[in-house]
Amino acid sequence: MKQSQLFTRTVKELPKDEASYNAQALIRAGFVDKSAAGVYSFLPLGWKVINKIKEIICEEMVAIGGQEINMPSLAPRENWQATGRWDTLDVLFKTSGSDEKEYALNPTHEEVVTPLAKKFINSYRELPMAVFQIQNKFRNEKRAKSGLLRGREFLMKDLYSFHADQTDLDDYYEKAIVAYNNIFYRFGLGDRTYLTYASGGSFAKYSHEFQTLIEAGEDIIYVCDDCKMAVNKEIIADQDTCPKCGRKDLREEKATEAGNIFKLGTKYSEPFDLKYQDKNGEKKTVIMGCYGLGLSRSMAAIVEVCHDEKGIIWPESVAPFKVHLLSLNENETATKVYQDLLSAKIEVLYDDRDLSAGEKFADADLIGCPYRLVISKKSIQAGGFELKKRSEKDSEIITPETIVSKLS
RNA sequence: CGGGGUGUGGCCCAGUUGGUCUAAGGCGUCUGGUUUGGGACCAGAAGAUCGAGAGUUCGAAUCUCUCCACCCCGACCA
Repeated sequence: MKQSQLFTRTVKELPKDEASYNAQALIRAGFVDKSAAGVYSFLPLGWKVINKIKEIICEEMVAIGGQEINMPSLAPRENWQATGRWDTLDVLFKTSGSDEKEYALNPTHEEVVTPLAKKFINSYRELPMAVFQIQNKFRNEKRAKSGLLRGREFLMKDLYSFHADQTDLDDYYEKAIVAYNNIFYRFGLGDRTYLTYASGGSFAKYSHEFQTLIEAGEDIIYVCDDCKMAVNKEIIADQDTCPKCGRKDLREEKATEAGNIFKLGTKYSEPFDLKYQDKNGEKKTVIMGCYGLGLSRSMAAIVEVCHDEKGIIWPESVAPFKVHLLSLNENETATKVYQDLLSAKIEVLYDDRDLSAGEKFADADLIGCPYRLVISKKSIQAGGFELKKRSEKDSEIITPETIVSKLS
């Protein structure tokens, strides 16, 4: 992508209506735009990051047998009345049409996926089954806050699993934990994301959250350094003791809930009468699990963690571009390098604009691509191009011949 | 939902004891020129129903009332 043609431009001043770092940085660098409290557009750079995040999540969900689908954002009122949540879930956005045509904007999809599964699951032979989707969720939060960390419309992955019995759900749940760990590791958040005991679903004592340690987080968790696990403050009775190993001196940390997994049991299969026939021809209620993971929230968490005073430092796995190529009045040479990198399928943002060097450097730091490649008189005199990692101080001069292999 | 704060060109803001405000400045944008290793400079230009509505007044960005939006703290958060 040539930066001269990029839809967005960076801005110098902090947006006055954002106090959280993630929103300030993402807006200044042109990744997102806010249209209302807790409601954001993803712009070309931001959407590229989301797509990287998507890809990682999809791979890991497919690896545990998830099949990707896409369910509607609108659900008829009856679905939500069937589970009683039409009246009890206060974050539910409801359309205000005529009485017989009311809909909810889905904040989660049990009320959609369960009747859907009923159409296809009949036999024990079809179990277990798992489907997932990535789409916008709507929650009418009393107070949206912290930029992309808590929005009213946000991107989430939700997977639902269907099982013949509790043991099978338990096994699958463990696999999901492994998949989630892989995902956060690949986001570059592995070392600061903890499997966390949280208040349970209806059939389990606990649910589990994946809490990422960030200063801006709204949750307080207690980390056990022996178990590499944590406990959410909301459930812990004795704040000094790990429920798993009994360790006493837990570390209090601020964190954000990037994922949450639940053993639903029959909470939703019962009201929708989701049953299967077992080997003996007996009808039994399907056991369910659900597994959520916020994409936009994860993106915000990454930004909260990966930055310095100049801007974002994207982990390579989710960076909008791998390389930011800066031409300092050497567009002829730079354009050739740009073409070479494109041919080698290296993702590159090419700053071909007619601007001062300082402005280009500042933009590159703000946008935060992992590698910065500078082509200038100075670099050419030194024997090639200057390559610098965003995360490091020092640069090296590399020769034109080695550039593609170096960045592949 | 309770408390606090803010609202002025695309962005950041000055101006708020009512009166050359016919709304200042910076950033950005456009035109021309000079520049080019850390947001460089000169000259010119476009761009604003001062959040909305009602009111007080000879006169309102400025005072009063109502509403709206956004931010922060708290409560809430399958």
